[in-house]
Amino acid sequence: MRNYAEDAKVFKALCDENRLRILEILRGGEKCACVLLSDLQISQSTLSYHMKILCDSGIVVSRPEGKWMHYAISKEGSLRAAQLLVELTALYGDGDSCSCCNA
Amino acid sequence: MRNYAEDAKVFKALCDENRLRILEILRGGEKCACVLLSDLQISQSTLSYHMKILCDSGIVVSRPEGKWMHYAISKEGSLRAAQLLVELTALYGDGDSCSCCNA
DNA sequence: CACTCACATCGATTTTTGTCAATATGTTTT
DNA sequence: AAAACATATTGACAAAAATCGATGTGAGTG
Repeated sequence: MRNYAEDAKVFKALCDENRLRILEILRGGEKCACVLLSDLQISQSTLSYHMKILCDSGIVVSRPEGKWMHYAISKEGSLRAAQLLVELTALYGDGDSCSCCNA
Repeated sequence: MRNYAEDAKVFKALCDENRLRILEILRGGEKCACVLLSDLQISQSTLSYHMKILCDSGIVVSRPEGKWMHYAISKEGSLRAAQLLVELTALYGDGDSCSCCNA
C-alpha cells in the first residue's frame, strides 16, 4: 500500500520553475544561499521557502556553516526520486487491455 | 538553455494524489475511463481533467475507441520523465563548493 | 554586551490547482 | 433523425501554493 501524499512530495519539489532553476545552479556544486539569491529574481524569504521544500524532498541537502547555509544536490535523494518515478510507472504482469466496454 | 515550464509540466503530472492512484491502476495495463471512474471517488469531469494533465505530460497515452477512451502508461513517456529527472539532478564538473562566504 | 548579518518564520495577498454541476461534443443505437 | 451514452469543456468555487514585507532567531563581530 502506497503513501501517495509522501510520493507526491518528491515530485512537488520538481514542479516549480524557480526550484528547477535552483537545481540547475546546484548542479555545478555546493552553493551558499547568497549565490542562489543573487542569481534568481526572488526575495530572501521566498528562497528560504523553496529551499525548505527541496530539502524536505530529500533531493537537496543543507549544511550550516556559521551564519551561512550551504546547499547541494543529494546523490542519494536524486537516485531515490528517479527510482520512485520508475516504480510508479512500471507495468506489471502482461499489461493486457481491459475488456469492460469494448467487449 | 532549458525550458523550465515544460520540464515542470512532467513533474506536475506526478504531484497529485489522484493522478498517482490513476497511474497505479494503469500499471496493470490499459484501462478505459469507466474503470478508472469506478475505482476513484471523483466526478467524471474531474477524471477528465486529470487524464488531460497526464496525457499532456507524455506519461500516459490515450486511444479512442468509439465513444470510449482507453488510457495506458507510455513506456517512452515514462522513460523520458525518468531521464529528465536524472538530467536535472546530475552534477557536472568536479562539483566543488562555492567560496563566496566562507572564504 | 550591543550590533550586524544570514537565514527562518509569520501574516497577508495573489496566483495556481483541484473539484463539481451543468453543458457541449461526438459516437452508437434504435 | 432522435435518443442514449461516454467523454470533454466551461464556469464557479474551494483549497493549496507562491510571493513578499516584516519580524524573529541565532551566529559572528566590534
